[in-house]
Amino acid sequence: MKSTLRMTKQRQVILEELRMMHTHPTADELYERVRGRLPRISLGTVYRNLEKLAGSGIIRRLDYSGSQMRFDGDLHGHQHIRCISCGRIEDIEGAPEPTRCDHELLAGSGFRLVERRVEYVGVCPECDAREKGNQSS
Amino acid sequence: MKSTLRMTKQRQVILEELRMMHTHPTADELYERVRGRLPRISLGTVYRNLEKLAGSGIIRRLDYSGSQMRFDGDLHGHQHIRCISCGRIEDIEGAPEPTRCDHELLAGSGFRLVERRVEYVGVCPECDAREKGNQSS
DNA sequence: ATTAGTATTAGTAATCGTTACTATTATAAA
DNA sequence: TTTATAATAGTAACGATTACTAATACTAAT
Repeated sequence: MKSTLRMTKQRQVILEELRMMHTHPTADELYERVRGRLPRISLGTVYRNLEKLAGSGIIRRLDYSGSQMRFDGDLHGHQHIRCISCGRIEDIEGAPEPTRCDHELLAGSGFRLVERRVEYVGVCPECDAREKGNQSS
Repeated sequence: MKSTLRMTKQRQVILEELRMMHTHPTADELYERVRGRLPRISLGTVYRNLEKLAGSGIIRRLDYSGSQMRFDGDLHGHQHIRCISCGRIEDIEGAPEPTRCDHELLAGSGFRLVERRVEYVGVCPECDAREKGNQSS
């Protein structure tokens, strides 16, 4: 009944590479990296394993807004900030202060709250500099 | 140089229908509704207009996590909660209390903060009831 | 070790939401 | 009106993700 999670070569390499990357890669970014070690791996295998590993709580899926899914092999408590210009996601150490009025806000909705997700959106230093350079006015 | 925003029949109907819906519809949900009044309208027209209207600040684009984009014709200050099970988005009246430590959290990152976005995720009453009914244990 | 059962794989096709293209039409200003 | 150009319908293209299938490779039990 319970399906065992087999540790295949592919799964192991995917997990190792994700854990050493620290850049919250997309599936195909990770695919490119893993291909350096397993040239015959397929993109579908990467997707399937990321889904499995996320479902098992071994890695974290970052399904924030934006087009592509990203993944994080670092499970320690931290937040993220996403660059609105280039899409990169960086770590923010620490947890956002719980908001006192969240409870009251949700009281009337009837929803059972599962998660209060804070997404910081900004412009990374590199994009900020580039945009200031290209300013025409 | 400045492109004028022409008020076409299609744009007007899209805007009217969005404003009366209150369900934060996806593009194709709105498309189905609008077709009741303009049977020959194309899905591309709906997408193009939603983008234009959102860009002009006339409506609001809800690009939260999840597969599809959603839109909101109600610009008054409020928050949203998304059902993790069925995907529907409902309104939460009021604004989340600004978090005092956001500033300190971001200080070291070098990012220029543009937006601090709070996304509530939960289970709506209907899905909650259904899931409790189907519980096998 | 050998076997057997089945999770997993590579490769490819299909799907889904969204965007781009193009010739035609409709709008708003002169 | 006339004119310039947004905007349209229809369709094709796109990119990210998922589904399919026959072949392979884990793992546990013999």
